[in-house]
Amino acid sequence: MILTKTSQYAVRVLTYMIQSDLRVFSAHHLIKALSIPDKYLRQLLTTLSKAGFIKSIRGREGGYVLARNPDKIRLSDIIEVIDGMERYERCLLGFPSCSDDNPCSLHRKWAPLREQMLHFLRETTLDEIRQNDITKF
Amino acid sequence: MILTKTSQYAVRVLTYMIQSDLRVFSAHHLIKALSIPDKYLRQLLTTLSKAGFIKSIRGREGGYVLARNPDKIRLSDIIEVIDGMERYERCLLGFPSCSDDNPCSLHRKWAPLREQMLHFLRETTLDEIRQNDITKF
DNA sequence: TTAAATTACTACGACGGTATAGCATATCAG
DNA sequence: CTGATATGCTATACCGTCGTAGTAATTTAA
Repeated sequence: MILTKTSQYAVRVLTYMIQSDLRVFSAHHLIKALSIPDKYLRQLLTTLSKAGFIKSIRGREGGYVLARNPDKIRLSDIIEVIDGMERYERCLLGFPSCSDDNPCSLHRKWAPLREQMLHFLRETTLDEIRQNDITKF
Repeated sequence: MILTKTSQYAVRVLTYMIQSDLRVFSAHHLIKALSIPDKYLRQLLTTLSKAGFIKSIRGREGGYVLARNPDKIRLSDIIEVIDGMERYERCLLGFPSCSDDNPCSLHRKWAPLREQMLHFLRETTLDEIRQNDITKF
């Protein structure tokens, strides 16, 4: 798969939160709503909190709140924190030195596609995703 | 990364063989020429042999020979044998049911890109790669 | 015939991604 | 103040990918 499961989970959680009218989401609520494994999502939520995407509110009545201005969050921002973007930027055959000037045998055909893919990841924001009005999480 | 290392190795081995004037390649030769870990490449060569991409010749003076008509070998044929193509065909967010009629929130923007990527993997043949005249393996 | 050169098979270990479990910590309703 | 409801931290296990190691089987040059 292109994204790791963890990145998929992260994107799903944040898109779910941004399109909902609620403000505070408990881990329990998100686990039920998104059918993501309990303990695993809890860890992920802590990661997203530390990364500044959401803010945690501890104690009774606590939960998670979107932190940043969500239209500013890009897919690549999320992926960078979870898996790192580097894997999507590399040469398809794994050469560290592959470039226009020193291409591998697939570079000429692959590089433009890769650029499109990176553009997609870097320019797609959560706000834009919300505007699709999709309720599949 | 987009391709697994094993798939990268497989593509590199086959492109190397197809562009060379030699006919028989020993594992030892390929390991030196491509700087791929010894035992790991030997396993891979056996896999490629069983899959019919190459033919093994055992015993002294033995090695591997390209089996099929190489212009017929597509990137997706190689990947299918090593990792399976399924991971490249799936929904970006991992939904099993994602489609034009029942899209996830990224489908509209992602699906066309995925199609281009799949077209690239399915239509690029080793013969076409050879014509690039690149000697980076 | 024999030794060298070669591929084939199988087991093992390291590592990262995924998932589970238990206990610690924090906060507030009552 | 206390119990209930939350999140935070850490250890463990599983699985697939990647890599290593040793031994067996095969063929041919000499």
